[in-house]
Amino acid sequence: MTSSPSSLDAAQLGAYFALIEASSLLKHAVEQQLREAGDLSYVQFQLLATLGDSPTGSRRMTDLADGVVYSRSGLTYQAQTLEKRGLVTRTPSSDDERSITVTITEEGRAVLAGVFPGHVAILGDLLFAPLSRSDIETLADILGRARDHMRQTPPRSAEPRRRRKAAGS
Amino acid sequence: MTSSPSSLDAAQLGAYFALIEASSLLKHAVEQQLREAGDLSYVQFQLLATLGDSPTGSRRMTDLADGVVYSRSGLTYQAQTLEKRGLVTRTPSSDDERSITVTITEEGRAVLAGVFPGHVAILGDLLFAPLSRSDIETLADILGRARDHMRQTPPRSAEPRRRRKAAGS
DNA sequence: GCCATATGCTTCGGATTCGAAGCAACTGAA
DNA sequence: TTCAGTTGCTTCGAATCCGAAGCATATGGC
Repeated sequence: MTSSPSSLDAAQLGAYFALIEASSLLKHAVEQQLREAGDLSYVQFQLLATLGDSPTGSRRMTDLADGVVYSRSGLTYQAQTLEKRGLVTRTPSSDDERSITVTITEEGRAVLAGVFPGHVAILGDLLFAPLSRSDIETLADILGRARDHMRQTPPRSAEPRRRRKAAGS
Repeated sequence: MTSSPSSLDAAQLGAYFALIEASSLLKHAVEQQLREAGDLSYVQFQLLATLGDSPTGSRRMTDLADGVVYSRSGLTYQAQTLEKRGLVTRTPSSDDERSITVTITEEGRAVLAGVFPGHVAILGDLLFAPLSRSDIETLADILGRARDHMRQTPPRSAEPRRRRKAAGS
């Protein structure tokens, strides 16, 4: 119907800015806490948390990358870093020779447990403090729907299409 | 009731994850569009947009950094990059010799204008499509409050300096 | 079997990022 | 004035990040 208007109304602009700013500010604060408490970057924390959340404590590289919205090469780098620190192990999968299974170690779980209380405290102070219980539920609902939609919407240019650069340079 | 429990309940966890994931996914998608449409990184876009939004088209370095949640050194780098491309100018302030005033150029505005429609389209497709008007307003309200709270809350322990802002001086 | 294609991960090169340290200009007080 | 402390920005070094290209395995069609 209303084919994409070329600008945003006040509410849309407000929602967009608030989303970006709030997530940036939060991430920034969390990053510092993680660095101090366990010398972890945010991505590393996300990886460990994802692994710790799995019943088996392990995941394939690709699934990890998708879960954390991270590039493959970047994940390789972080997985190697975490392995050097002994927080995860990486073993070739038995089914598929190409596939690598990443597993969190006991020490990885220990580090995770060490940073977690501070992490939760930051969230409480910064994100949840000014929000009511109902706000939080509403937020989870709305952003959850947005996230699900984005996850199932194919990236506009993700398809290996021929990029016709028909422009005079 | 901020008794800071050591773990999060389901709603909190959902809100937190949804916030992080949604902003990551959105940022990722927008980044690609900006790169293709105007060879801009997300930060560069934010800087140009901030400048373009100003009545005078200019801001001080520090204010830019605070607005975009960016480190000073990182901003210096990007400001130089943008200046090389002719999208902004940097001139010493007249009041304060230390201060640098960054101003968007006509070409900067042109690039911004070139990128904007696609940007808005992505937002519409990915973020706003699954949300109702009321959802969007609610989102702006809740996240706006969270952002304002975070902006006025000083970093927890990362305050090695005496920052006694004696009110009334 | 044999080849073309797809998939999973890594390597490589270059861009971006941050914190700490440094420099220069401002401020207030004695 | 002079000095100590503050503020604004840059430089430096190191870490992190991504996309493209590369390598190896897997899979389907013949």
